Amino acid sequence: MATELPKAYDPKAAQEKWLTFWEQKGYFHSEPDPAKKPYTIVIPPPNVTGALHMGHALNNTLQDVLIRWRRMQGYNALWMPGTDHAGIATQAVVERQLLQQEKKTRHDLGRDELVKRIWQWKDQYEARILGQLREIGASCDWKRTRFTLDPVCARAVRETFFKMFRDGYIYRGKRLVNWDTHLQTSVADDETDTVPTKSGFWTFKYQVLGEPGASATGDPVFISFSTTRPETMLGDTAVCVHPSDERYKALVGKLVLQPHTGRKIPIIADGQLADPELGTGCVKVTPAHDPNDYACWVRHPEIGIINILNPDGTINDAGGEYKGLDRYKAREAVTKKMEELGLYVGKEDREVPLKISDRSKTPIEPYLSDQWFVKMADRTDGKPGLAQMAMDAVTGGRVKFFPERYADGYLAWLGEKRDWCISRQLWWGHRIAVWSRTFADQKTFEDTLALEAGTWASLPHVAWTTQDDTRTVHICLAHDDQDLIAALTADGFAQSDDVLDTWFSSALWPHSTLGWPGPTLPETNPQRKAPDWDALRSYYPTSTLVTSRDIISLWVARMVITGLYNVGNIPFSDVYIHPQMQDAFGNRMSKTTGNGIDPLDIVDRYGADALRYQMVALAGDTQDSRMPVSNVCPHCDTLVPIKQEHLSGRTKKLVCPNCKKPFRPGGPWTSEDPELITAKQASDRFDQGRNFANKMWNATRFMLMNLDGYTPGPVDVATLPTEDRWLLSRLATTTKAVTAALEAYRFSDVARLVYDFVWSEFCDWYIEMSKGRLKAPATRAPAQRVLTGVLDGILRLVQPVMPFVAESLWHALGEVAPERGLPTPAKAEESVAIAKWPTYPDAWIDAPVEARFARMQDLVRSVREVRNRYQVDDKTKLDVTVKCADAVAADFNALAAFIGPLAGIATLTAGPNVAKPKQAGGIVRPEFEAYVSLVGLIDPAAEIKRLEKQMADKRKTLDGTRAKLSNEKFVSAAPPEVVQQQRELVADLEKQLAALEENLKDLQTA
RNA sequence: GGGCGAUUAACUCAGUGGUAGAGUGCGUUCUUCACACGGACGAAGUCACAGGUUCAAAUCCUGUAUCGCCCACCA
Repeated sequence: MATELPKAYDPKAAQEKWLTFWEQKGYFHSEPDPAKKPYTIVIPPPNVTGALHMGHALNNTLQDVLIRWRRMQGYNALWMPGTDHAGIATQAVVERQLLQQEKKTRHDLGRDELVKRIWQWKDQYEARILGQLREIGASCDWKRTRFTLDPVCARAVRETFFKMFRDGYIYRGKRLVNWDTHLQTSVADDETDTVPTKSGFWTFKYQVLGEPGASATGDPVFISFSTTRPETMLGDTAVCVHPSDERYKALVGKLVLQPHTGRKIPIIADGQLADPELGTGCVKVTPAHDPNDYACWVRHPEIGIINILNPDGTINDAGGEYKGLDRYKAREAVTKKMEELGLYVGKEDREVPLKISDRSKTPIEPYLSDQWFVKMADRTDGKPGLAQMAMDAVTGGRVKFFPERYADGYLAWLGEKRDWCISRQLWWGHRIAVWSRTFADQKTFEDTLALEAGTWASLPHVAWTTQDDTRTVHICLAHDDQDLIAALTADGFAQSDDVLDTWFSSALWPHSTLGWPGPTLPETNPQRKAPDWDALRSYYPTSTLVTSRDIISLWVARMVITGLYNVGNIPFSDVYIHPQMQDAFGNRMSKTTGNGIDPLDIVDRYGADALRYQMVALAGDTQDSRMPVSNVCPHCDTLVPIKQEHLSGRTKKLVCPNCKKPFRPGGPWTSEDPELITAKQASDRFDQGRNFANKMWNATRFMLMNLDGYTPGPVDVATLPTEDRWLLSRLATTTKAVTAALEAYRFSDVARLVYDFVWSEFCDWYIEMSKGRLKAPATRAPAQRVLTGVLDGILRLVQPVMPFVAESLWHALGEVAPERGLPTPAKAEESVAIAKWPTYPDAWIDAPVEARFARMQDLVRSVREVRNRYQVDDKTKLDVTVKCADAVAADFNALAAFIGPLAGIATLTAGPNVAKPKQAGGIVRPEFEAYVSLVGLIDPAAEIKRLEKQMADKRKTLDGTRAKLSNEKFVSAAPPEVVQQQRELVADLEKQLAALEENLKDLQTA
C-alpha cells in the first residue's frame, strides 16, 4: 500500500518545509550563464517604512509567477529583490517616533545620530519585509538583495549625478516648493494631502498712487482684492487684473502702496492669473509664496519676487516690523494693521483647501528655495533631450506596455518635459556631492575662477559651474577625493546638506543593482554577492517590469531615462501594469481607513497558495479589482463583512452578529487593546484558492491509493479509449492556452484555465470514470499511466501559481511514480520548482473526440437531472432508451461502461430505430430523444407546466432564428458559416420541440 | 477641468457582432470506500440608461447617469 496522505492539505506545514528545501537547494540563485537565455525581473523595491500590504502581495505574486514559469521554461531566471530607503517617508516615521517616545526633534539629535537611528529602523523593517516576501513564496535571488543606499547603489547614484552635472543636465534653480515648516524640508506634491479647512476670505484694498493720486472728485482711489492668506501681503510685488476688464483698464501701469512695507508696487494685467468673474476681479501677486503668482512672475519678471518666510515658518527680515512672528500670528497682525488703516473691506468665513504634509500633518507653505534640477527638455547642443529619449523608446516599440493603453499616460507626462527637482532637504538619503562657495564680492569671485578654473578643468573627476547672480561656484566630485575636499574646505567651500530625491536612486535600480558602472566593488556583507560588469552584461536589459499605474511617471519613465542615459539601453522590454485593489465599495485599500488586509492574515488563515491563487485570479486587464473585506470574530470565527458605515470615522467596536460578543475591528492599530480583542481580517474570496489546493491534494491522495502495481510505460494515444483521448486533448489545449496567457500577461486567464481543467475535467469526469477501470486488472495499467502523466502535467502548470501544494504533491507522487509522463515516461525532476514547463503534441488536440465526449456528458447530466427532479434515489437503476443517429449511438456504446455508473443507468439502448418503452418517464433532455423508464414517479401537472415553459423559450428562439434566415439580407450578408450554423440551430430546435411535444402528449394522456 | 477605467445573476468577475457564462452565495439532495474546503441537480440576468450603425448589438458609435483612479486647478 502506498503512503497515505492526510485527508486535508495543511498549508502551514508545507510552507515551512518547502521554503527551507528550496533555499537549501539554491534553486533561486542565478549566475550569468552563456548557455541559457536570461529572464530578469527587478522588484519594485518596497519602502522600508513598514510592513507589506495587499498591493505588495499582488505585485510580488505576479512577478513570482512569471519568474517561476520562465525558470521552468529553461531560462536563466533572475528575480532581484531589495528595498527602497524612501527618503522622506522613512525619516518622517522615525522622527515621529522620536518625538513621541523621547520628545526630541532631529535637531536635538544631530544629523549623524538621526541617520544612525534610521538605519536601525531600516534593518528591522527590511528584515520584516524580506521575511514576508519569503513567506508568500517569492523565489527571489536573496543573495543579490539590494537596498537603495547600499554602496553598490550609492556608487551608481554618484556616477550618474556627476555625469549629468558634467553634461549640463543638472542645474541649480529656484523653485516654489511645498515647504514643511515642521520637518523643514520640501515635500513632493504627492506627499501632501489637501483637506478642506475652515478659514477666512478677506477683502482688503490698496490705495492707488500716481498723478495726482485722486479720482475726478479728488478722493483717493482704492483697488480691492481678496485673499485667503493675508500675511502674504508682506511679500506682494504687484496687483493684477485681467487685461480686458473694463473696470480696471485705466489703472493698469499705476502704482499702489503696500502699507505694511511701504513698497510701491505696480498694477499689472495678466489674463492667466486674474479672472474677472472671481471676487473683485483683482488679485494680489505674491510670487514667492503662491504657485500661480510665481508663474505670473515668470511672465512678468520686472515686478520682482520677495521671500518673507524663514524655513521654520516665521516671518523673515523682509517682513519689517513683523519679523520673527509665526506666519499665523503675522496673519492676525497684518489684518489688524489693515483695519487700523481703514483698508479692511470685509471677511467671510469660508472653507478653503489647505495643503497638509502627509508626514508631519502640518500645513504646507509654498516656499521659494534653491534646488537642483534635471533638465528634461530638448537640447540645442547635440546632446539628447532626456524626456524625448524616453518617449522614443516607447513610440519606437522598444519598451512595450501591457495593457497598451498605459503608454498614453506615459507619453503625455513625458511630453510636458518638465524639469525634475531632485534635491530634498533631508538627512536620510544620498547626499549631494556638490561643494559650493558664495563669494561676497565680484572681484574675489572672478579672481578665484581665473586662478582655479584651469586646475578643475584638468581633473577628470571634477565638474563645476557658476551661478553668476549670486556669485556662487558649485563643484561636483565624481568620488571623494579627500585632498581636494580638504583644499576646498580650507577655501571656504562646503558640501550641500541636501540629499537626492528617492526616485533618483530608484530610477537607477535596474542597472545599479546589476553592477553598473562596474567593475566589481568589494562586498561588505558576506551573505551577499556583489554585482559586476558580467552581471550587467548578462541580465540587462531586464525582461519585465511589474508595477501599478500610479508610479508610471514617477518611476517607470525615470528608469527608462537613466537606463538610456547611463547604459545606452532600455531597462526592460515589457512593462506590465496590474490592477489596483479596492474594497467592496470601490474605495482604495489603505491601512488608515481599515479596509485593507494584511497578507499574512490571509496566509495564516487560507495558506500562501490560496493568497497567490486569488492574486492571480483578480489580475485581469481592467484598472481596478474589488476585494470585499471581513473581520474575523475572535470569539467564534464568524466572518463579519465590513460595511460602508464602518469606514466613515473608523468604527472602534463591532458586535459579532453570530455570538453577540464585541471585538475591535482589524485595522491600523499600533498596539493591542486589553479591553477588546482585535479581529484579524479576511475575505471569503480566498476560499476558492484554499479549496482548489485541497482539491488537488485529494485528487493526488486518491491516486496514491490506487497506484498499487504501477509501472511506467509509453502511451500510444491513438490506441487509447475515448475518455483518455478526451482528457489528453483537454490537457494539451489547456497547456497551450495557459502558456499563451502567461506570454500575454493575462493572469486571470491562467487561474481560470487551470482551475477549470483540474476541477471540472480531471476530477469531476476523468477521475470518476477511472474508478471502474482501476478495479479491473486488464484496464488498470493504462489508466494509472494516464492518471500519473496528467497529474504530473497539472503540477507543472500549477507550480508558478501555487508552488507549495504543487511541491508537496510532486514529492508524494514521486514516491510512488518517480518515472512518469506522457507520452513517454521519464524520471521526474527532484523538484517541481525546476521541472520542465510542459508542452504536448498538437496532434493530441482532437475536436471530434471532444464533441463525442460532450454528447456523453450531456446524456449523463440529463439522466442525473431526471433522477433529481423525480427524487429517484441512487440505488434505483434506470432504463434509458435514446433515439439517435448511428454514429452517436456508437459513441454511447463505446462509453457505456462509464455512462451507466455515472448516471445510475441499468440499461442503455441507443440507435435510430429504437422503440420508445411502454412506460416512459419523460424526455431526458430535448437534445436527445431519450426516454427513461420512470414508473409512478411523475407529477404530471408539475411536469406539464415545466415543459410548457421550456417549449415557450425554445419557440421564441426558433421564431427569431427563422425570421433571421428568411431575411434575404442576412443570407447574403452574413458569412456562410454563420448562416449554416443558424440553419443547424433551427433544425435542432425543431427536433427538440417535436420531442418535447410528444413528451407533453404522453404526460397529458397519462 | 482633462485623461483612463468600470457599470452583465445577491457578491466578485469572464464574455468584443450571431441561442447570456464562471466561482461564491442561495435552494433541493447525498454523509457510498479522494475530497462536506466534497458530489449531484436546480432556481436566479430588460447585460446602467437613451439614441444611432447593422440583416443581426452585452459586444461597434454618440450622448447621459453613477462609481473609481490618475493629472491639473482652486486669489
